[in-house]
Amino acid sequence: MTSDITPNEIEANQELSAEETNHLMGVRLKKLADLQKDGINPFGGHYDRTHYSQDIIKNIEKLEESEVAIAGRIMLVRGHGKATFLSLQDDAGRIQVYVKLDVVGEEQYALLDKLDIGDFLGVKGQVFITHRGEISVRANQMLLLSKSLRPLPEKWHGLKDIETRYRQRYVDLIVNPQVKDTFVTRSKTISGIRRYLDNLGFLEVETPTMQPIPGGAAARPFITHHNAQDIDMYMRIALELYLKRLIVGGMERVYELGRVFRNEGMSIKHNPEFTMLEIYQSYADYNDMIKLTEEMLATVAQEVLGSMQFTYQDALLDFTPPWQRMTMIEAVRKYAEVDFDQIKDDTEAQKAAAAAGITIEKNASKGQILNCFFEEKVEANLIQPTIITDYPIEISPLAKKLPNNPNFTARFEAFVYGRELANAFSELNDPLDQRERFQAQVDKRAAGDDEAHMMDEDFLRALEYGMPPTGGLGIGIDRLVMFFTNSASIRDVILFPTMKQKE
RNA sequence: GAGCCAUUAGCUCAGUCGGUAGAGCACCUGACUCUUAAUCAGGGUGUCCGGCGUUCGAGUCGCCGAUGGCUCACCA
Repeated sequence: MTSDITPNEIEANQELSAEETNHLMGVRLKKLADLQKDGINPFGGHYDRTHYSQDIIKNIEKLEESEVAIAGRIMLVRGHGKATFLSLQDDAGRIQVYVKLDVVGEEQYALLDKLDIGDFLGVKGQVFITHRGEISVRANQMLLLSKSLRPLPEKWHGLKDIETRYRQRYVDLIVNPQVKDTFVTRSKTISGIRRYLDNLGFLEVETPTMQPIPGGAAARPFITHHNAQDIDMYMRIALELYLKRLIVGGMERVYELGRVFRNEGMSIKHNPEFTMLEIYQSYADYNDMIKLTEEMLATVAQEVLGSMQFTYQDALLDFTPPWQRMTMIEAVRKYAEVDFDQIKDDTEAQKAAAAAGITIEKNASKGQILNCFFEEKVEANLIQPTIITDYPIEISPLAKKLPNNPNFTARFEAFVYGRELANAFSELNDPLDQRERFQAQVDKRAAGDDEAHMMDEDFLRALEYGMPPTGGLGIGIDRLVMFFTNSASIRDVILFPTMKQKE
């Protein structure tokens, strides 16, 4: 039942498809037309599958010689004249199918001529083990479930081109099995977090992604437009201010797992949209949030990876609590050998920065300079999970002051592999103090800092009704998943990373 | 936003000094009833990312542009 394909026929089929085609697609379109001519629907409907590939492989001793129905995508074909081997790929893996002319008959065997790698096939038959020991299904009946018109990448090298992998993730998922593993791990991580928080009595909520005033972080927002109201709106840059409104409203333990958007550069660690987890707990403070961070991430690591220790790039990370802990001043003293407890004012701090070769903004304050020292000299050293506490007030406009030192806040960040993974504090619930902090931000904004906060009167009004003392925590989910999947780039843990439009 | 690098067949990649565009896989034809990157024989299917330029002649050299990667900047 083989057919010579003339150049004319290929050309005709290329016209059929209208779009970009090539020789290989022309061949497949011809097969498609032949199938239809024979009364076979190349894009079939329901199929009663009884087993996944891995069900059969794991339960071979029970299933040998029993009848199964499997379905999947043809990934390899090895023809032997009157017998053919196929590798069928389903959600769970691959299994070999053995099609023998004697068994299926002429008509079914002829179907093979019209099949291609990439087609979806349903197979009914008996489970058996080949002489070479491969668990296989001896086909009695094959049913074409869906025809594939585009050729898949090569069976051995797969799809390597990074651009194509990101733009056409569907192909990446078909041919690179470890890609699916990564996203399964991502899914398990997120469901593990949900389970952990739900068990502690936290309520998952959803707050607006389009906001009149974007707040909760220092970042430039995306602007969008609502036609009906004819107003510009902002895509959210954080979840914080709406979740705290819910704390005011008496929802004592809330969390949101959601997408945020920041209009900034892209890198191996940054995608314009990414997933944040934010958690707020009434009557808690930042020390409670430290415990929650350690316990939750260690628990999820144990669940998802089977261990609290795992390899990331060149490091063996250990999430076992408790994590190392240092104040920011202690960390700078240790790694930069500059003691900010001994620095009296801004001028002295500026001199220390100059001496250390650290570039700072003109008239930078002591707290800002401390943070510069930390970012330039300390962060890269924090490979194992480390909790850095007591952040300067200048860079923490939403955090409570330390009772014994109003220049610092009850805040911490967790660092892993030199990267910020979590950010948390005792939430500022004094509406008068919060108003002053916003005003300082508004002044910075007027001075040209377009990442500074805007005044949010409604948020202040909420605080004026009274907010209980509250601990808040934010965790970058993409970065966490990068660690859990040993991914070098954030784009490897986002199914469809942001890409420029191709002309 | 800046610097460096990359872009050649459906996929993975070669391509020398500027001189007719190559391989493997895939695909097509034929053989083959336990193969597994099946094997054997035959067949090359192309907008060399795009444009302009230099040259008798450009995949190759120059300039401009597109997209991607890495580094830096910004940031989480």
